[in-house]
Amino acid sequence: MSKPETKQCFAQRLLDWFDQHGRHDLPWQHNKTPYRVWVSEIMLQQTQVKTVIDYYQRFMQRFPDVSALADADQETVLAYWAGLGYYARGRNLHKAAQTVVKEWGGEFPQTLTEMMALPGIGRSTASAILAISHQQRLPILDGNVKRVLARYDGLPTWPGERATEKALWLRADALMQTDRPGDYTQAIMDLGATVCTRQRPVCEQCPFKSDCVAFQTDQTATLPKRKPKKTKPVRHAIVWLWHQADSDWIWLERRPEQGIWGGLWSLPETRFDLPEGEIEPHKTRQNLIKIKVESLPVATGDLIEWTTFQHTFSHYHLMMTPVSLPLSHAPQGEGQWVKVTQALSRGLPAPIQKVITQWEVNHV
DNA sequence: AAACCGGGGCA
DNA sequence: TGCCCAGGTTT
Repeated sequence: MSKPETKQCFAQRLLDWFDQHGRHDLPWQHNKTPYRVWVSEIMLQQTQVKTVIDYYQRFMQRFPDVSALADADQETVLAYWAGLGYYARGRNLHKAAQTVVKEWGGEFPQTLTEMMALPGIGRSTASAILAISHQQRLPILDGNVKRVLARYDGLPTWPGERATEKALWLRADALMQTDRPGDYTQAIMDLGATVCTRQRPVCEQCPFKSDCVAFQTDQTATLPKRKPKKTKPVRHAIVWLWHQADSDWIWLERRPEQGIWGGLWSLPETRFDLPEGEIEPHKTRQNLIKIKVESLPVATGDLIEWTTFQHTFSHYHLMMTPVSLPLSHAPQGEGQWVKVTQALSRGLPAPIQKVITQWEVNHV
C-alpha cells in the first residue's frame, strides 16, 4: 500500500534539485566570505556566469581582500573591470571597499540596513551577501527570482508594478523556509539561470513542473508579463471646419511635408498642450476658440463645437475637437474651398474624413 | 527597436 | 515613500 504523498515544500524541492543538478564549482562558491560573495554578486548583476568566471578570478588574484581593493587607485580597479561594462558599478565597488575599511575596520557589516548603505548595494544584493556568507534568512528578488516566482504563481501582472513587486518580496520571503539560506539563494538564482530561462525554459527538468501555474496552463512564454508599453502622451487639437453658409463648400489646407500626415490635404488644425498641472482641456480649448473666432469677420452664434474624439498614433493620443462655423471669406493661409464630395475623394487622413462625414450628415 | 536590469536619485 | 531614469547589454 502506497502512503499518501506528502507534498514537499518549495524550499526543500529547490534544494534537492540544487544538490543534484545545480552548479557547485563556481569560483565564488567556495570560501564564501562577504567580500568574495559581494564581488561576484556585483559582477553577476550585469553579466553571464561564463563571462564572469575569468574576470572574477583575475580580480580576486589582484584584489584578494577588501583592503587590497580599497588601497588600489580607481584607475587600477577600472582596468580590471574593463570589458564588463557598467563602470559606475566598478567605481561603486571601489568606493564601498574604502567605506568598509574606513567605517567598518575592514569587516563587512552584518545587517541589511548597514549593508544597503554601501554604494552599489541594494536590498537584493545585500540579502544575497548576508544569506550566502552568513546564513541569514533574507530573500532576494533579482530578475531570475522574479521570473521563477511569476511563473510558479502564474502572476497575471507585470513584476515592475509597485504592488506586484511588493507582493513578490512577500512571496519570496514566505517560500524561503529553510535552514540553508545560502544554498537556497544560490539555488533559486541557478534555477532561473539554467532551467527557468527567459525564453525556452527547460520545464521538463524543473522540480516545480507538477505545480508551476505557468507550465500547467501553458503560459511560460507569456509569463512574467512584459512591461506594458509606455503610456502614450495625450495631446490636443482643434480641427476647424470652415464652410460657406448654407452650402457644402468647405475649406481645406495642405499639410506641410514634414510631420504627421505630411503633404496631405486636411482641415486646418490648432494644436495645443495643457499648461503645467492642468488636466482638463476645456478652458484652454475655449480660450483658443475665442481668440481664433475674434480674428474672423463672423459672429460666434453659428459656431458649433463637436464632441471631442480620440485618434491614436504610434506614439501619442490625439484628442481632436472639431469646430464648425460658416464663413463668408476665406480664412488666411494656403488653402482652397472644396465641395464636400470632392474633399472626401482626396485621400484625407482617416480621422479628418470622419469629421467631415459626420458634419455633412448633421449639417445637410 | 525594444526589453531588461538593480541601484540611485529625486519629489 | 514611491516613481523614474542612467547606462549599458541582450534579444
